[in-house]
Amino acid sequence: MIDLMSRYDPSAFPPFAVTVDLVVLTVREHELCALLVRRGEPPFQGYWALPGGFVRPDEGLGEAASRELAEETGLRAHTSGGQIAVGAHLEQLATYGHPQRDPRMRVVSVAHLALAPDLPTPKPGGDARGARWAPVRELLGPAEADREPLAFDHALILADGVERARSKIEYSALATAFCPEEFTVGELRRVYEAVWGVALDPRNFHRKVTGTPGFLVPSGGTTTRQGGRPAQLFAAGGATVLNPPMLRPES
Amino acid sequence: MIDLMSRYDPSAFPPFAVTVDLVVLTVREHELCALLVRRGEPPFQGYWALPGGFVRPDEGLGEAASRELAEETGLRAHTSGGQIAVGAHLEQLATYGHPQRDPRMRVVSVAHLALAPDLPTPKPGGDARGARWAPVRELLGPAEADREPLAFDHALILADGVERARSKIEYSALATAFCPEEFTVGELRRVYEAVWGVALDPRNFHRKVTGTPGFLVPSGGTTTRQGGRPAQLFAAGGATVLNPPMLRPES
DNA sequence: CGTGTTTATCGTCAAAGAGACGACTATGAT
DNA sequence: ATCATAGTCGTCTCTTTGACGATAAACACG
Repeated sequence: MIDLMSRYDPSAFPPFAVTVDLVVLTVREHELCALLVRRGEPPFQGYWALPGGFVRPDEGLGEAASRELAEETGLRAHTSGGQIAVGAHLEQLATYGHPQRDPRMRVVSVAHLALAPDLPTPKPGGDARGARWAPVRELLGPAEADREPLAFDHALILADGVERARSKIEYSALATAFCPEEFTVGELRRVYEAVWGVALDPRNFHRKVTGTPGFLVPSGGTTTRQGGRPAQLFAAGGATVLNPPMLRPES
Repeated sequence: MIDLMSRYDPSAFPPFAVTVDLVVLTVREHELCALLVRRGEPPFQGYWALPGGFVRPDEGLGEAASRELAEETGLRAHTSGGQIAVGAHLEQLATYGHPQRDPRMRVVSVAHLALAPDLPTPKPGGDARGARWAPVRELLGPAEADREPLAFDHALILADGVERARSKIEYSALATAFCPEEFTVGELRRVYEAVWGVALDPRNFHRKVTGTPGFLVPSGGTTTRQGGRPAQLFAAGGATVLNPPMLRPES
């Protein structure tokens, strides 16, 4: 493979650069937030952008996304089962390859979606560039002309990622990826409320999630960290799909 | 852009080849079938493969997929509204970029999913290579060791495409993409039955689809082409999402 | 200590939807 | 004329949802 690469003939096929971009979402203070980094060089110098980078010659697309995620946030990604202390859900989102999306060259970007619990670090990083959690309401809510523009087509990628997250928590158990290892039903409900931007009835929500087999498993303890009556603590169960789904209200 | 491409420096980023591969599905004789082409050259010479090809330097990913679809089948693709006499639904599926997926070089393939009505031509083409509609039951049903292997990782791509189609007709009106412009409720039901591989109750199905606003619009006529009592003809309505969804039985 | 506030949890009721299935209709085949 | 086939309308029951009352267990305040 490496040998063949060195014999690569540029006239045989059009050369592309391939990158991964990450839509990293979390819930902070009742708000869905996305991770942005500030670009230090042209093009779009000084603009906020999604974290990402080139795919290396010997790594797969998921590996590249996982590596970028670890570099930016310290999160270990897992696509399904394997539990790690600080873990995030990671999945491929879509691929963006408009010929003029990068003015320098032909770049195809394989966007990935990561869902992470609220991180203790207020400004994630380790990187020299600035980084911040930006509420998606500020990034996507206002009319396109009024909001701060993101680099490249990252506003489109972000919008696709947010929509994927919003629809996926309907029929999968992925909302638990936004929660710490142990959480209460109320905390899970606030995740749904933040991602969807709606208010849910606490009683019906409680009935629904505790009645869905495999969604939640009681972990024994209780907590009072939200105030009020102590709530039972749960961990994510093995279920990945919710059947029947949790439907978004006001359809 | 073109100027910048000619100044491209191979040392600046790893060069990749980018292709599109197509999972083209249709329903023929109560069976979900996928379009395959026979490879005329190495690697995997003589194997059956998904249709596809290189993305050209000046075309987008969707454009490339649409062009390949037209070359292989004569279908004009439309991603949503625009009605064309012979049209198919086309959407991006996922991107496959394992470093060793092509022994010749590093290739990233952006797979697309196309859903088409049954075509009059038994063997589609125009291409010199052989082409056929293969029942997915034969391609994916048997144990992996027993079935005829497809080229590259195309069995994986096909499986992902089939699963996408199966789940997408649950909550969207996409099943109509498998039907001709005018169709009966029974014909639509047979599409669901073929894609899911189950039997559905004709009475409940009829109630469900005719009761979902915007799914079907009566087109006036009736037909008796299926035998039995004449059935009312419908065209696809404007609805794209089904709420509540059509649930797969036996979950 | 009592009272109010907050959050969690259980229960009830009506409406909507799904699954099972009976009954009737309109065509072609024999 | 009778049968087979496919389409369409209804009915009944069970499950699920959405709305909301009621109770429980903590903390904050006077």
